[in-house]
Amino acid sequence: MIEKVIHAIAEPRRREILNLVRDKELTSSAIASHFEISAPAISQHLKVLEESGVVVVRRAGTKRYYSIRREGFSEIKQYIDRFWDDSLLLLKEAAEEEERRKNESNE
Amino acid sequence: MIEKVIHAIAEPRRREILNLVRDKELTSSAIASHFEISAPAISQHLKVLEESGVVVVRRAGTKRYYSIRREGFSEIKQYIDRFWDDSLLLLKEAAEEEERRKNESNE
DNA sequence: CACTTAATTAAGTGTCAACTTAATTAATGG
DNA sequence: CCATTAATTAAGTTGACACTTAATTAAGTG
Repeated sequence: MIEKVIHAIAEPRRREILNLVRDKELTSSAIASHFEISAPAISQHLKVLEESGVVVVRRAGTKRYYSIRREGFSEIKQYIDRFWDDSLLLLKEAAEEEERRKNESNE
Repeated sequence: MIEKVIHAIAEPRRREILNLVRDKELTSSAIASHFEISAPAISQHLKVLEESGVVVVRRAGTKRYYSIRREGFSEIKQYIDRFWDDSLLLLKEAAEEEERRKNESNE
């Protein structure tokens, strides 16, 4: 699913939508009112966000309330951390560099 | 810069490149040898990755060694954490839900 | 200096996805 | 059941971008 999540959050307008629904659920039209673009365009964005798992819908009558789904970010978080969080690897590299300098001075 | 980083890592082949240079630096051609696509295509990907700040180049003669630049992920990590890491907000939501149930039983 | 190696930039092509307007679905209220 | 409201799906257009091959830059090496 990480493929879909990255694709979903790569689009600037979709990230704005995520910011809007981060704290409170909003209807499709309430979201659309924050933008210049048409309601169908928003609807299409919401579909992408929902199918990637980063938002959920609650239906009530003719309205649909969108809100964030935090677990949807779990995989991408892990992915990013593989690159960022690697303090162990940094130490490993330092050790290797140390090793290299030793070897050089012996040659 | 988050805009550029997200765009950079959104592309599947660029993520594969990141995996390759995650642990050790590699030349452009060494990277290209892992793929079916042409060397210029790889070069273009590397440019995007570099300009977004997630990789760095070290030039040595005619060769260019690419390696990961971990700090490049700092902003995107923070961004993701704003959605994921919000355990406080989850508690807040639970409290609100509790509140809602109380109100309902009073009506 | 010509030749080779490593890589990039240039220029052009096809695909995809973010929009548009128009049409459709779905739930509710008189 | 018709009208209204909320939202989506459909169909078509446009621009971006991931490729391609060809040309260019740059750094050694005989």
